[in-house]
Amino acid sequence: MKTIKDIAEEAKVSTGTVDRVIHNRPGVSPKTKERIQKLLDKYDFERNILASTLAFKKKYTIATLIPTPASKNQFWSGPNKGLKSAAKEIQKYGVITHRYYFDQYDLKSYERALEQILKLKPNGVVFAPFFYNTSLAFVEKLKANDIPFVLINIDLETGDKLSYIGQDSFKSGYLCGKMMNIITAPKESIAILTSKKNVDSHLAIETRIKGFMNFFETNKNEKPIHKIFVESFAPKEVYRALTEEFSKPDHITGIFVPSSALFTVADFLQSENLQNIRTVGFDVHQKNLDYIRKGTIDFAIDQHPFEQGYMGVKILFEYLLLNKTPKPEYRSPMNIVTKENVDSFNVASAIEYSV
Amino acid sequence: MKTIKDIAEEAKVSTGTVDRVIHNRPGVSPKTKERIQKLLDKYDFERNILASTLAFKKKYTIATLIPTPASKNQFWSGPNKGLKSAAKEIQKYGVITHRYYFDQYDLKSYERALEQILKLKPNGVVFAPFFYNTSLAFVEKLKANDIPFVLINIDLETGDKLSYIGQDSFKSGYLCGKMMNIITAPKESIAILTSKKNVDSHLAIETRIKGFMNFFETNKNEKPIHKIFVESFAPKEVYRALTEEFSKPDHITGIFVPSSALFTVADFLQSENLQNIRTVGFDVHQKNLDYIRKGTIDFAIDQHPFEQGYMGVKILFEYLLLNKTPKPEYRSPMNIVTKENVDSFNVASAIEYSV
DNA sequence: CTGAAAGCGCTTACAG
DNA sequence: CTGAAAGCGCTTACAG
Repeated sequence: MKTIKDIAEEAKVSTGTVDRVIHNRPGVSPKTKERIQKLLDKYDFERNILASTLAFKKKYTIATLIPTPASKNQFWSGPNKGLKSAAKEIQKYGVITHRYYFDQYDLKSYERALEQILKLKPNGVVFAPFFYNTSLAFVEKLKANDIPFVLINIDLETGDKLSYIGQDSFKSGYLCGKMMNIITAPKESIAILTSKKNVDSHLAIETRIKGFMNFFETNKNEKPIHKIFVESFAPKEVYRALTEEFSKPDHITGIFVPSSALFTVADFLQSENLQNIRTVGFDVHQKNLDYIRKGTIDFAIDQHPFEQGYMGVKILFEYLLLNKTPKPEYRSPMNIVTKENVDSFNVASAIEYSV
Repeated sequence: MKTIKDIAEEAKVSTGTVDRVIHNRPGVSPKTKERIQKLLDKYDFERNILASTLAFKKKYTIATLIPTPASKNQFWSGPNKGLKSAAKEIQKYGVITHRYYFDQYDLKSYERALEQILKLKPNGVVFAPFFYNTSLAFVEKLKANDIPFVLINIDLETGDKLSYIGQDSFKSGYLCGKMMNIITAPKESIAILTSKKNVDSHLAIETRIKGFMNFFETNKNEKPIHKIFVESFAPKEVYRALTEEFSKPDHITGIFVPSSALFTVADFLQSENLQNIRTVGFDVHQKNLDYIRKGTIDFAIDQHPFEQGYMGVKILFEYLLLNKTPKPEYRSPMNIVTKENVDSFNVASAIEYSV
């Protein structure tokens, strides 16, 4: 493997000049440049990233923004761990990561965080774009400042993002449809449980529902599908809605929750001792986890939350420091999690990405 | 983040002495050593791997051994990709990887490969231990030469392995039992299809069957379970055995294949146009993949083949260069793959581990 | 037992 | 436009 020094000697120039050519920096005469470039090509020169990073002292700053991982919605603790893990890993390359958080039901808190990020003037941003219009405006500002950004969990149809990492919401809803279908008896009715609040701030929810419906539409459905609305997933609301439903003689036998709030349904089923109601939904955070282990939750689709955070930062890092242009999107795998395999997934995050 | 220089200054010694303490090299007085160690602990010192690797010129050699990824059994192309990917990644740290292969049905070819590895005298070995007794003898030789090793896919109950990466065969068989159970009608009979040859060389197969049976035993089974034996998974053999089975009036309605040969059953079902037979098995290689997409294969449990190869090399690398002692085992997640999520997994290996 | 110095391969002011 | 030199943080002979 040739080094810069080898090339410099052969071209009869200094290593500094070779370095200028490699990085396409100005200040080299066309003639010299060409001579060096030829040698570079000839030997298929690859610079030593270790040495390069070590010598390159410019510090990079990355800002990240996701909802606060509260107990309310523990999904975000996954991406948060991923963000932290990646941050720790790239710290030794001189990259400093600033993490910002917001309340996903509070537009104001989102706006405040965005403002802080702009004030920081980071070299790149990784964020989950809630609140559509505000997010689009933010993207415009990032563009104006030439700040690259990676979206995680929720996509925006803007061509300017560096990459998007997340699930295909429609397909994951469709998959839930399939799983619900095979665990419920023919002709029994099932329900989709949603909260107004949730659908408003989180675009994916609606798309998941469409996917779910679509499964039954395209697979000669014989199961009536109801929609049950709650104001929010507060226990009271859920209890009221489900108590009403289950007081009917021909009540539903399966419930689909297109969010991580699945456990609120499981709470109800357990306290009412309803054994034969099937449940399908999203995410494997602690509260859902317990119910998956018990079997109260039949199937949960995992979104690979850790990876979303981890990959987001990693992709930006590689773009900034290693000039690697990522793919425009990375679709997270749709893991089907159930009682019998749930514990095998704990290991996944234990295999922590390192070096 | 403190550097060696910082520590050296504070301890009033040279950087060389600090380096000696960090690496526990001889030639430091107990008193000095203690003083330096305290500072190291105090600041939670982590040495800069980049600088360390750059300065450290010793080259490492790693040998890997897996079955040849033939079209016959495409499972191994997954780990093979993982091995290659990891090898490429650690090459820049001066680690050279030698890959060896063998025919998994030919003990002699296995022995030949082992011999070559011993002759290479690598600093570490990553391998899939087929042929139990031969493998144990090999492990003894590695121990005698102080060569650490990582097992992938198949475990050996030896306390001397650095780590094992693979699935819990019993649990994955159990999971197959569950999936088979929910997609077949009550009281219908199902079958386990196995080949003598396979069970002999691959310990996991038998354990998967036990897990599968165990599901039905512990969940008030009403489904008779037959065993169908074939000499090998050659198309002829499979056709003969299944033709016989399906000529019966009350034939089975589900088939479990405890290996990646699931597609041979799908071949049969497709050519005989048998629509309502459910199939469950292992691995998502190309041939199974096609049938999963069509729905002929209902569920396949994925073993994370890429990760097995990748992690195996990575773990050994980190042990050798970074002094990281891995966990004694890393259990691969048990992904449930079906028509509706199969394509989301292609992405997983696209998110190639880098830097 | 300990330190001073050279070197790993690359980058970056600085001087000319 | 170009080169000489210092430096990134760590490791390693070498000298004492």
